[in-house]
Amino acid sequence: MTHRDALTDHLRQKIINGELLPGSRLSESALANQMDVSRNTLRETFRALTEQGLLGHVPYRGVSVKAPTEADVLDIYRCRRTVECSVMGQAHPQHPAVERMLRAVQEAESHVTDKNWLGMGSANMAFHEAIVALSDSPRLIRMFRNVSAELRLVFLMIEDPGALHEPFVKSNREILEALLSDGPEAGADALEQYLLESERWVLGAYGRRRID
Amino acid sequence: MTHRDALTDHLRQKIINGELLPGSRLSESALANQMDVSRNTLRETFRALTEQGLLGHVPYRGVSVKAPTEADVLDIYRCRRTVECSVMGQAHPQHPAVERMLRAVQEAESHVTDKNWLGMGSANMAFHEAIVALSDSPRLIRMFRNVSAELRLVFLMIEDPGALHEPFVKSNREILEALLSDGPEAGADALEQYLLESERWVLGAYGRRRID
DNA sequence: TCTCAAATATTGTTGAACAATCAGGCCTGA
DNA sequence: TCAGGCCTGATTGTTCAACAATATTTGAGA
Repeated sequence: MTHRDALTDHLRQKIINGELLPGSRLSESALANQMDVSRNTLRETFRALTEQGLLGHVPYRGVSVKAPTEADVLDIYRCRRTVECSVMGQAHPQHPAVERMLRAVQEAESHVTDKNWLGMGSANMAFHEAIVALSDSPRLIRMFRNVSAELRLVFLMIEDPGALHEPFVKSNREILEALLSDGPEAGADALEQYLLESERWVLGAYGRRRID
Repeated sequence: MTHRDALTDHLRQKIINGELLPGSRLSESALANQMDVSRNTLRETFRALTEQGLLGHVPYRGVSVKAPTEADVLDIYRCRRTVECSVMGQAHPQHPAVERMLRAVQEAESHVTDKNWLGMGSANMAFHEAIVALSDSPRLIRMFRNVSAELRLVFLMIEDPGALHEPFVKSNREILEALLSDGPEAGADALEQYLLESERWVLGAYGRRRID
C-alpha cells in the first residue's frame, strides 16, 4: 500500500466522520501541510475522491466536501431502491452475507438501549451494505459504497441524526425476518417500503438542516 | 475546462477506441512526453480513470488498460440487468429519451446494410444509454457509463465484433416496440431476455478472444 | 541450470517555481 | 450612490528536476 492510498482512505474517513463538514473548502497548501504530504500527492487523492462523489471540484476554485442537495437525496434513494431491492429480490437466503445482516441488526438493537446514535447509524449502514453483498458483485458493492458515503454527508447536514435511525432498527429486523421466512420477494417488498419511508424522513429532516 | 480534464477525456477516448489495447502498460514518462504534459498531470488523470475502472493500478508497477476477465463480464452484465431492467420497468413511455432510443435503433438498422460494425456497435450502446437516461438519475447514468466503457474493453479483446452486434439490432427494435405497445413491464421483460442472450454470446466470443 | 546479488529502470514523492484564474478592494465617472 | 473597470493578492493549474522506494533484469559464480 502506497502512501497516497493511505492518505486517500484517511481523508475519506475524515469526511465521512464529519471532521470536514459538507460544503467546507479544502485548501491544497493548508491540507498538504497538515497531512504532511506534498501538494501533488494530495491533488492525486482529490481526483480519486472527486470521482467517488465525495468532493466537488471547480476549476481554479479548488475542491470542497460535497453538500448534497434535495435532488441528490432523491437520486441517492433512487439508486438505493434500484440496487438494494433488485439484489434482495434475487438473494439466496443461505448466502453468508445473511449472517452479516443478522449481526448488524443485533448490534443496532443493542445501541437502542444505549441511545448510541452514532453506533446505531453505522450498524444500520452495515445492514444495508450486507444486503448489497448478497449480490457478490464487486461493481454493485463499490457503487453502493459511494452512494452510501454520500448519504452519510446528508446525515451530517441534519440536525438530529438520532431520531433518524432509531425508528428503523425494527424495520431492518422485519426485513431480515421477511427474507428468511417468506423468501426474497417478500424481503424485497419490505425493503422497498423501508426505503420509501426512510427517504421521506430524511427529506423532512433535510428541510430542517443546519448546514447549507 | 482545465488542461487535465481534456487530457482525461482524450485518454479515455483513446482507450475506448482501442488505440491503447486492453492489458497494455502505460509508461508515465513515455505517455507524458507523447501527450506533451508533465508526469504529475498525467498521474492525476490516471487516478480518475482508475477510479472509473478503465485502468488497473499496481503500486510501483504502474497502470495498464484493464483487460476484463470472464468474471468481470459476468459482473458487468449483472450490473446491466440490475440497472437497465429496473429503469425500464418504471419508465414513462412519453419520456424524451424514448426519442433517443428510436434514433439509435434507426441508426443501427441503417448500419446493417452498410455492414458498418463500428457504427452499429456505437448505435447499440447509444440505445442502452438512452434506456438508462429514462431514469433521469445522474448517478445511475454515470455508473452505466463506466460499466459500458468496461464492456467496450471486452469487445476490443474479441475477434469478430461484427457478428456480435448485428443479431441484436432487431432485438433492440423489439424492446422499443414492447415498451411502446405493451408498457414498461413488457419492455423490461424483453430487455432482460436480450441481456441474458447477449451475455451468452459475449461470453462465448470471449472464450475465442485474441487478447489476454 | 540455478541462485543470489548488483545494476538498471520505473514508479512514488517532494519542493520550488511560474502561469492562469478568481475574489475583493479601489478608483473613476456618471 | 452606484456601475463599471482595473489592480492586487491569493489560490489553483502545471511544469520541472531531483531523490527515495520498489520492481525487473542482468550476470557472475557455483
